[in-house]
Amino acid sequence: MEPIDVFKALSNKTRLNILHWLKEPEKHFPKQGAHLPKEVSYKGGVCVGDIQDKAEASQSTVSHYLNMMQKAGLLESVRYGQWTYYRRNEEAIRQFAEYFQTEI
Amino acid sequence: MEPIDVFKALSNKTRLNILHWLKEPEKHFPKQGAHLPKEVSYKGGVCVGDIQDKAEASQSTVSHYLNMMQKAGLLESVRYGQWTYYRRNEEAIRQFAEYFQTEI
DNA sequence: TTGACATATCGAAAAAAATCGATATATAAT
DNA sequence: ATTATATATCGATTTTTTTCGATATGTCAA
Repeated sequence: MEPIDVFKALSNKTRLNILHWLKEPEKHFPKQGAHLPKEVSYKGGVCVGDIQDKAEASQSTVSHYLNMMQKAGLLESVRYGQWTYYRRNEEAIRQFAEYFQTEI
Repeated sequence: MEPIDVFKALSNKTRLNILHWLKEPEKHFPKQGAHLPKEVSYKGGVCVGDIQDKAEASQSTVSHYLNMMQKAGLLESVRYGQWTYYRRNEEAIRQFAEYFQTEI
């Protein structure tokens, strides 16, 4: 986790929102596309299309956001068939918060 | 403290360095300009010129960096005569670390 | 009051990031 | 096989950030 990449990924309102929404997917994505049983899908994350619907940005922009957040270490993804599910990488985020507290 | 402004301020190697150096000014600015007795000057922070010497960037760039870090809430400044001393705003940083831990 | 110094601000040029539509790729359904 | 759907990638444009030198402002010393 490169601190600068993490900070850059967090320097945008929409990306910050996405990270926030993914903290409680059931709450923020109630009408989640019914591709998979709820348990699987929430555990595994939220698919790009559903995230895109909430974030008001184009498909390519959202895809790019998610990719950069993943590269920064904030998110992880799983692919189920044609869908990619993104979820928070809680362990990495926790570690980064610790780094922040001690090093910044 | 606007989180996004803070994250932006932290999205740069030199600015991150400055914040780090100011954590232990005695260690990183041993040859501090002798304008003021050491106690006063370290307590009050480090002057722009000394920071500029370490950060390899132009005077205007460093001044701009410090200004944006202050606006973000990470630094505070005191003016003694013709010098401006910058130091960390520890209380704000602590608060922000807490925000990070609970909200991000 | 003039000259030297520290810092801030201005204005412009260069570099990087954001953003989109179009297209590619991969999977699924018919 | 063909078509539809989800996501990723490409290429181009716009916007933002970075960075500098020049200049302005404020302070101190002679």
